[in-house]
Amino acid sequence: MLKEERLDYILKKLNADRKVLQTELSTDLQVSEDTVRRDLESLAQSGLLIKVRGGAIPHSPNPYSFKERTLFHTDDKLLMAQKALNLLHNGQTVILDGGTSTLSLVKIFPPELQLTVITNSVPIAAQLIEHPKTQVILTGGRVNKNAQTAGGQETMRMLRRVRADLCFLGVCSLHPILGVTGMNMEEAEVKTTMVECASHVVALATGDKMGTAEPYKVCNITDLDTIITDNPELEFLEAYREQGIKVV
Amino acid sequence: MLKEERLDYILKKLNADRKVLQTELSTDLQVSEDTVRRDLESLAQSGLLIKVRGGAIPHSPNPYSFKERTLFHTDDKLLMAQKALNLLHNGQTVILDGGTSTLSLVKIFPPELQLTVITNSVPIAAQLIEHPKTQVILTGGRVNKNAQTAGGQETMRMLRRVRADLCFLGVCSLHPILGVTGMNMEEAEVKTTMVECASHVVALATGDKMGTAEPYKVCNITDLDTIITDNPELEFLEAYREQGIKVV
DNA sequence: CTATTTGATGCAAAATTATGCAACTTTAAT
DNA sequence: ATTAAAGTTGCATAATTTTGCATCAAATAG
Repeated sequence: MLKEERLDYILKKLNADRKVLQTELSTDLQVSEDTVRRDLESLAQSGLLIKVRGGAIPHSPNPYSFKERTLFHTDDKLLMAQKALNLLHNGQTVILDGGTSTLSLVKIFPPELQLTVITNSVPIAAQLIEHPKTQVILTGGRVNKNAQTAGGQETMRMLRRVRADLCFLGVCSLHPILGVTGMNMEEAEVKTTMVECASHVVALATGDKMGTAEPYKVCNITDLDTIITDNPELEFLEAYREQGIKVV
Repeated sequence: MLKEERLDYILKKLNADRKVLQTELSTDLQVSEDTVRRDLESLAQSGLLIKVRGGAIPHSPNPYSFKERTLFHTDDKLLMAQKALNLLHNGQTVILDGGTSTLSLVKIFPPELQLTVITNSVPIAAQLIEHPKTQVILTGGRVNKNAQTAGGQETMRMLRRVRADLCFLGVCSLHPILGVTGMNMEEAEVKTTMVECASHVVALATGDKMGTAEPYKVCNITDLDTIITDNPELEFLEAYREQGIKVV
């Protein structure tokens, strides 16, 4: 095993677990703790982590760190991401909306998955740059710092030139009558365009988003084909199923 | 077996396995490890892979990869970034090319700096999302994983609608007669467009980029207004100064 | 305070790399 | 065709780097 592979493993693990232990790494990597220590030493030297007694923790201003990092991979998001993954197949063209749910999905893309992803999200693009087989098309425009997505006419113009197989929508509010709504007009418009440009629309929404509404309309409930949620057992989800939407 | 065949095999294997070992290649290719080493050496020279002890790893497209990351914030890059910072003033509209030099610049943006930044670089956009006062406009298009930038017609279309005060160009090769050149046609085209759309063009180039040339032309030397380099004392920089370019 | 864990240092074995060199092949010019 | 020059390749040898271990110092936990 190359030294670089070890360093890579350490950084990946650190990124996933938010900490690494020398003893653990030693068994994981099948090298002595001394070597692990020296590896951590060199990573710390390059400013990629902070060495602490017994292991290491991430260096706070990670160039790709987004504040949501900690909120990202919650169990429910991970569950939803795994359900979403089942809908994906090699060769598809997929529109990915911004947001933590879709970012969680991208993070668990298996390395062999070969897709064309159209997205307006900077963190999704950054994440997919690391993916060996997926092609990324970024829509242009002014970047909204809250959502970390591009928006505006440019984004919509680019989206409209696409015919996607799938669209994954990170949803803020979902209401059985009022449909999908958002808090920001520009974002809502972009989402609407995404819905229009995909054959199959999938909404990712945790239970707390259900039954709420916001000022700006994205699309009707009937425009959705599938809803992915963390708890598909909930009673009120029947309202969606009755309208012919698959809820998982 | 021809040398070219070996090089081809190495690159294919590297692409498939994400790493190559010298011992393995030596048996695979039926040549001595010395020859493999020399092959890797020449591939590394042309920037097609990164040679490490015991083998080689891909020229990492991913920012989490160490070898390149350590090359990021080197002292010379930091020095150049500080010089570049002197050219920036509140309220300006600035085009930022991709690359480690420009990324270093963005990393040291003081929090009060209030700019409009147009960029095709995913890492620069990600970095600036964290910046409180700078507005970011991302150009759209297919993302090149090596450069981590968007490219193609869309990017150029968006750039052409801009009138920027400044353009910072991360430069691969700079030659007193041949001008600025690059290794990739699409990237070169994008850079050309950037130069055309800015009133003042600044090239960031470390000393080792000087006097070299690549296949694809970006612009003439006379299109540059300023060159920022790590060592402005070097003798041959006079050639640029004689053409009226400010070299710092 | 003591026991235990972790860190630092020096060292030796193993692996990897660099270097010079000779044999051999290819290229170009006569 | 012959020759010279340049480039490749493999080998021997030396230098360097990496790794694991032993030992002792320092930090931490109970």
